[in-house]
Amino acid sequence: MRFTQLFGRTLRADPADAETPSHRLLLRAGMIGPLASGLNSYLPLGQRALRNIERIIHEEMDAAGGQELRMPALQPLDLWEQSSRAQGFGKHLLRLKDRRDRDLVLAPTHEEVVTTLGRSIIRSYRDLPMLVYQIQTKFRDEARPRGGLIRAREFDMKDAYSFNADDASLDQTYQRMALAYRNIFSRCGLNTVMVEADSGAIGGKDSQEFILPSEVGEDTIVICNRCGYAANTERAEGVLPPSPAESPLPLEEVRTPGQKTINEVAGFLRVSPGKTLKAVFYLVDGKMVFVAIRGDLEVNEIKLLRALKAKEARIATPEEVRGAGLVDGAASPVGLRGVTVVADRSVTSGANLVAGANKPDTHLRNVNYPRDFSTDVLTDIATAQPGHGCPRCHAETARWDAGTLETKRGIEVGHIFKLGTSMTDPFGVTYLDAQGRQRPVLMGCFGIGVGRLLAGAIEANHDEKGMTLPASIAPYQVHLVALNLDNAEVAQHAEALYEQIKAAGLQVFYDDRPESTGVKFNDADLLGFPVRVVVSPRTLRATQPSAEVKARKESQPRVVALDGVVEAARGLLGT
RNA sequence: CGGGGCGUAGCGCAGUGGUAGCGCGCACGGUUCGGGUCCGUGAGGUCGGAGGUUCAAAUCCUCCCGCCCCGACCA
Repeated sequence: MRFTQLFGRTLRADPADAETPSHRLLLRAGMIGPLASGLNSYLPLGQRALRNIERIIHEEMDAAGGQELRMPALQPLDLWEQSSRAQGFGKHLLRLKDRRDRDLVLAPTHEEVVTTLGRSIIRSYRDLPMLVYQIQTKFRDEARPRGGLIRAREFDMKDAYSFNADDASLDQTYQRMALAYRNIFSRCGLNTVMVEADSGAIGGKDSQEFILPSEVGEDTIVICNRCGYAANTERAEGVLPPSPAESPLPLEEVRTPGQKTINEVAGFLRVSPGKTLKAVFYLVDGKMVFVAIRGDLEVNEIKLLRALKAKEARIATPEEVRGAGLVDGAASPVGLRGVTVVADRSVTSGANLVAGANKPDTHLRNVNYPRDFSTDVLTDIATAQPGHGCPRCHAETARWDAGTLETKRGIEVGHIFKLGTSMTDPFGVTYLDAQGRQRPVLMGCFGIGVGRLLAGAIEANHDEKGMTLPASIAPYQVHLVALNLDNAEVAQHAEALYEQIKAAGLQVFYDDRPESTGVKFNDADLLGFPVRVVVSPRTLRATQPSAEVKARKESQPRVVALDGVVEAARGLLGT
């Protein structure tokens, strides 16, 4: 490819409205063309990088036994009502009507379609297991697209689906996919961590995310500094430091005029927030729930939902709280009746806590569980925080702080799920086993955001001058720069070299513009193709006509005779 | 959806009531040639949109639209 013929142009300055490094670089390099919020064109350079990523994905999916297919992006809304997910996706689901006024959706994912396909194809255990995948455009009407390709409304995803006869088979597929994912991400130059995750709206059981640690990521994960335990904060369990043993003291009522929040109450009574009991009210699937948790911890809504096997939770408004007969700001599980009480296990670990008294401006000292109150559900519903102990290390060593948790931000580039029968049940997908019994088919589903992966690769591979993408996904491998092109000799040798590198099977980008040295070098650094080859009057004047060959990540070029350039480039590319 | 910022030439920006400018880029001519050369000439704008105030609006008022960031939300 010649620079003079490229459909695209590099930008000298950073576009004003791009802040994340990948977004900035994608725009400056002319790899994407923004159309509207969350909608982008992939310009030729960006498209080539995506193709490279897709090639890697194809290779790994095929190696894992996947069969490629392709499903419609436009789907009847009915399908989504059958699976009961139309509501779950809510406003993210893009709806439209056809000319006959029938309701359609632009698919945010393809479980519904693949499941109905499975139903029409799978009859017998002999048809199992099966693994299919596609790379397809998805549509999600995101509340807030961001970061260029990091979160878009129209984006490409590789989605794979497995059909399995039993748990053992599903587990095997799941493990094989996890391995394929690790291969894909490492081939794209990413060091991802695999974390335990929540399966969210997709439903199902086991689920793990592949997270690329990055400041600009929107997910928070916790990692153990000792054993490598890693989990999404939605799911992470933290082990709390044991509280010093105290003998329970008698309950005591205290006046706390105007003190409502935990910090106010704790400050007023001169105790640490960890010695208080916080009350938070949620409307869970429309029902008022009293959530009790130690004052220094935060309620994790995902865990709360799981504990109650519920779908939707939100914090109740003060009016709703009062409407339920509860005392906003001084509520307490002590002496409470008629409301479901969910308590975090932390309430059992402390003694002599401060809690509300269910009377305005009044709190109780020395509240102890179970002496003073009971709960309907008692489990872990706290958000893990840095400094908490690692559950895995704890289980191993019995010491709460054998390993401690840290939090990190990250970009979710892949997600694998065991759906179990959550999709096959509503669609009635069954098979006959070897004994002729009808059994439900199990499913797994496995996604990778292709554009997000490119953005992630740039986040992980750039410096102050530009991108440093690995050769596996860079749009071109060799960037040939001719300096002083009106010098006939340079022009002639550069052309020859261009043809020669192409003929050698390397993907070469030739900067044949009549630009000054600085412009060309800066663009070469910006685009960041792995190997740069420079031809100039100076290199041609050497002992023998030569060119400079330099890796993007190195600072010192080497001078190589013209007929050795291909070999030197190959050496740097490691091919 | 809440909070914040911003919409003026392709990009980055200035312009607080008197009829629109700078830098870069672009075109042409010359010049220079190893890290965003220099000189000259030129093209390019319904100042996001609609309404209003005013003799006069990029500028003041109202409404709307769009983009970015934080939060909420998010396979």
